[in-house]
Amino acid sequence: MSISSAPSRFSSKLTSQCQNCSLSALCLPIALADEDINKLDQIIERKRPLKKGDILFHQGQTFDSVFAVRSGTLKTFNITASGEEQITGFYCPSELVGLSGIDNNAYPITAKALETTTVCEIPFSHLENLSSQIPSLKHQLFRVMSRKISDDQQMMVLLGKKNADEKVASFLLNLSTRFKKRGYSATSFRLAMSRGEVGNYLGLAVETVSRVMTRFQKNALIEVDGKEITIINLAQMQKLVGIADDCGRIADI
Amino acid sequence: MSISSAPSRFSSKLTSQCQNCSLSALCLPIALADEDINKLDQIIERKRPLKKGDILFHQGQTFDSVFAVRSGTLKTFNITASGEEQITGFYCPSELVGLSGIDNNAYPITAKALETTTVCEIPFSHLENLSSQIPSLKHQLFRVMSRKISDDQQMMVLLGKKNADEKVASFLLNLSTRFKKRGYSATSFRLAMSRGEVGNYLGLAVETVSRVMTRFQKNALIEVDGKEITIINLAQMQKLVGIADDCGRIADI
DNA sequence: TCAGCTTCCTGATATAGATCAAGGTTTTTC
DNA sequence: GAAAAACCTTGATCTATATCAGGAAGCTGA
Repeated sequence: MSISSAPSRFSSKLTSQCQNCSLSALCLPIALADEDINKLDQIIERKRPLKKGDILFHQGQTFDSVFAVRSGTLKTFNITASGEEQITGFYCPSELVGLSGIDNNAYPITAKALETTTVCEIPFSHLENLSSQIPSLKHQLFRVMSRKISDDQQMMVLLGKKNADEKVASFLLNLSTRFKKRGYSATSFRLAMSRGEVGNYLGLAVETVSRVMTRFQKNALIEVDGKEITIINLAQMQKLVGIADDCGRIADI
Repeated sequence: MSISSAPSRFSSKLTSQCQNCSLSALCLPIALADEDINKLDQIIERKRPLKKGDILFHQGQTFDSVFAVRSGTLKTFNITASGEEQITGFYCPSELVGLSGIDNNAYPITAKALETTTVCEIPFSHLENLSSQIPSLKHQLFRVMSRKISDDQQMMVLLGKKNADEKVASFLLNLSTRFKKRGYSATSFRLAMSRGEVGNYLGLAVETVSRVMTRFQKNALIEVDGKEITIINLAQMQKLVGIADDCGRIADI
């Protein structure tokens, strides 16, 4: 099978199916019967890759689809009154982006590729119809949205209560967990985003992010080589973030 | 009709219906046909009032219902590793609380009454089933969850990028908007939460909240009398928050 | 009605992290 | 493959807001 060439950037269909997708166990198809995956498959459009810096959708643009990341990484952000960019999330493969657009029929944020990225486009009206026929799909959709709400609330705790060290440690561990879930190494990975983007997301200045990482390296918590990060002392990092240790108690550093 | 007395705090059914509820235009029933409102009505349980300080559900408790606030105010919070409370939201009449519990079948936060508060309990499994039969109910549910995601993202922008003045002004204007939507005054209202709770929510110290409010009063932006707040100079407050003025441009103070 | 909490306000001081500055490194572009 | 641009790091300084402290005002319950 070959990739068909297409006139417009976003109009080509790449030949691929949910059934064969290595992400299906993490993405929407989870818990769907084969025949139901087929139905889902039929409403999904595979897109040509986005290049670094390409925009998937713009803040204010009419909402009609949610997107599942297949490879690469996206960031979402909105532009504040003073014209600055505020990053609200990073999206890894199997994660769904665009759900916040349902309410007003317009995306309240912009989504931009941090590197070469491919996505599946899922027209929401079709997904909604399909979800009436397939209760487990509907449930999965509710779960995904619910999880997004929980995650965002954790992010509020981070922004409101944590200091710079805790923020950076939380960020790295969060990425670690997401990579691990996808079968990649939990301790060694490459950041798709710049220090500036990390800082923006965490409510810190670039310099602070840089300093904290350098200090973590000096203290042998992590090893940093440009964008390559290796977590050396996972237990200590978890302690820093306040994750309960294996005794069930809460670490107090 | 009379209110039946009941043995346990949460088991009584108060006689009331979505049809007669003044909040139905803001709550889930919006856009439902009369017969559908009836069906929704049948799965909803009205509860006896919560007293100030009563807990509606606990962090970690098994999830089975979402709740619509009918009167009063709730706060939701979670307890951080270091034992502090981090408030993640305040809930006014017609607002739905508990949606973040769907994902893991457990509430990730605690919900507590800030004053005497009544809620409608909506068992989620029933709601989910009903939503398959009533597409507009399903759509409304998606919308409510989507809006929650957008709102939380705005909150992240607030926590990550705004200074103390902007945070307090945003908070007051946000409340103002919510009161207005419910038919109350947009410029004069009573805070159900303490300064400490406001600070906790906004990522500020109590003292800072107090100082900012005092300064706003000195500058004739608002009038403060304990928990009673009157917004005097709405335009200036909006400018402070960075809301686009009527010319469509962005205010730059 | 008063004693004892809790909340609120205000001033003084401390500090985490921002900002400014500048040099080095990596990535992109042509 | 060289030049330009973007990004990263490190040090010095500044500042917004936290923290500490104490007193006033409101509630609460006997």
